[in-house]
Order: sequence, then C-alpha cells, then structure tokens
Amino acid sequence: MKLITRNTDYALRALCYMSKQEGLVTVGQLVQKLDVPRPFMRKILQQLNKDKILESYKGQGGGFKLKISPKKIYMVEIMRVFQGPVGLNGCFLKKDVCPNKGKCVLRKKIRSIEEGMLEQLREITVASLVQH
Amino acid sequence: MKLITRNTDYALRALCYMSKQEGLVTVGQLVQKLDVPRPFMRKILQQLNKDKILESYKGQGGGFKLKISPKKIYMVEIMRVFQGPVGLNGCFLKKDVCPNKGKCVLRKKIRSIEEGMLEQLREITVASLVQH
DNA sequence: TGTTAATGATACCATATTAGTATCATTTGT
DNA sequence: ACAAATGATACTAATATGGTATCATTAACA
Repeated sequence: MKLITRNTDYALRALCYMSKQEGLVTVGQLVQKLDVPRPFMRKILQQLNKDKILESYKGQGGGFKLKISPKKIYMVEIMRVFQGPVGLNGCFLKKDVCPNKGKCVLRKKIRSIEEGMLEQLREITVASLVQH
Repeated sequence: MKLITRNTDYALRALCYMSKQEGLVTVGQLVQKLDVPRPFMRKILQQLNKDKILESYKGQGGGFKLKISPKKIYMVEIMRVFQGPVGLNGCFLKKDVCPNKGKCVLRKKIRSIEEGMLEQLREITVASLVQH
C-alpha cells in the first residue's frame, strides 16, 4: 500500500533541496542531485509552480525557488497536489445494500484510522523533514 | 487513497454475513444480499477457501461456511489475501541518492504512521464488525 | 539581434493494478 | 441422467501511475 507516490516523493525531495539553497535552482541541478528523469522532474516542478508552492523564472539564468517558507509547506498539501484529497476511502457498496444499514461499523473504523493518520501527517512540513 | 480494495470490502461483507448464518451459504445468496457481480463474488470466495478462511462443499446443496471463528478472522489477514502485505511503502530513491543519507526523516515518519495504522487495524476482526 | 539556456503547455505512451468476465471441469444430491 | 453447486484458469476492460516527446515562450548575453 502506498502512502505517497513517486511524484510526491520526488517533489518533497526537490523541495527539501531547495529549502537549503539560497538562489534559484534549475531542473538540471535537481536531476543531478536526485537522479530523477529530467522530463518527469520538470513536470513535477511545473505543477508545484502552478500550485503556488514554487515560483519560476524563465530564460537563461532562470530556475525555481520556494515561494513560501519551508515551515509552511505541509506534506499533506504536496500529497493533495499529486494524489488528490488525502484520506482513506470507505466502503464500496451503496448505502441501501450495506448489511449494517446506516451505521456501518467498518466505515467508522476506517474513519478512525484515517484520523490517526492525518493527525500525524499534518505535522510534517518540508522544514521538519530537513532538520536532522 | 485506498485502505481497502473492492475485493477486500466484498470479502469482509461476505464473511460478516456468513458469521450470522448457521449452515452453508451459496454464492447466489451472497450475490442477492450484497449486490455484487456473481463471477466476482465466486472468485473472492474461492480465494478465501484456498486461504483456509472458508471451507467449501461442492455439488447440489453445497456452498461455503466459515472455517474459523469470526473472532479469529482478522481484517489485516483478509487485506493481506487480496492486497498483499499490509503496510506503507517508504521512499523511492535508492539509498545512496537520498539527500538525508542513511537516516531518512521521511522514511521514519512514514514508518510511524504505519505503526499507528497497524495498531488499530490489528484489532479489527469479523466479529468486531458484526456486533452493533 | 541572434543564440542559447532556461521554463510553460500539452499531448502522448508504457506499465501495473484493479475489477471484473467467460468457460470448462468436477462434484454431488435427487 | 440431470441440475445445482464449486474449482480452476484464462482472458478482458478500466483506471492510475510513471513517465516521454515536442513545440512555444521568455530572457540573459555575446
């Protein structure tokens, strides 16, 4: 089971790297540092730019930099960008078929697991990943 | 993000239903009760049979019944049957490229979330799902 | 002012996983 | 013998993931 997908993973690493750099960072640098396919990395950064987590500068000497403080870049937000809303889906049967009618026990249990997960997840920021 | 897939879901419902029945239960009954495609339900039950969670009886008047007590049928086990080992995968980069070297912070955080999840998951049995 | 080095946008492709379907074989009660 | 059940197995469809490929745009700089 996957908590995060590759693009989320790569995005987080890129963000961590950038949080330690002063000026602009290019795709080329990241590709070299992180060993990720270049076009894939580009796509990821472009997405982060669209979502206002990065800002970009075109042309020679251009590149990317963080738009907001690493302390305010939450992992759940990055997950949301690349994986959609973060949470655990419930059951698949339509309500009127569910053997436990309205108060489905399974649903509740899953919901509770989800809560625990989110509680921990929400504390993770790029800043918290970088500090050692 | 999916905690459980459809076959796990359907399997759990089928098991819940069977835990409340005395004798044998046929695919036909389950299909009717749960509104799941018949061949899909068959496949699921056959799998549960292979994994010794159900026992089956062929021929006219045949069907399935639980092989072990609902108290001993753990949700994680059903998940394992249909989804493979339960847990959260870590990161994707090979170790020597990981920016945080050996002690990857992300990995640890994910591991911790996984622990919390498993702790809650391990308590769920078919019996615990049926009681209201 | 033209070349070059960067990103922007977009469409496409490959692979894996999930969610089934279809079919034939086997068993067993009537 | 027939019908009603499961066993085994192979195939198919839909979706998500993990990318590639290409052309357009921008801006520094010689």
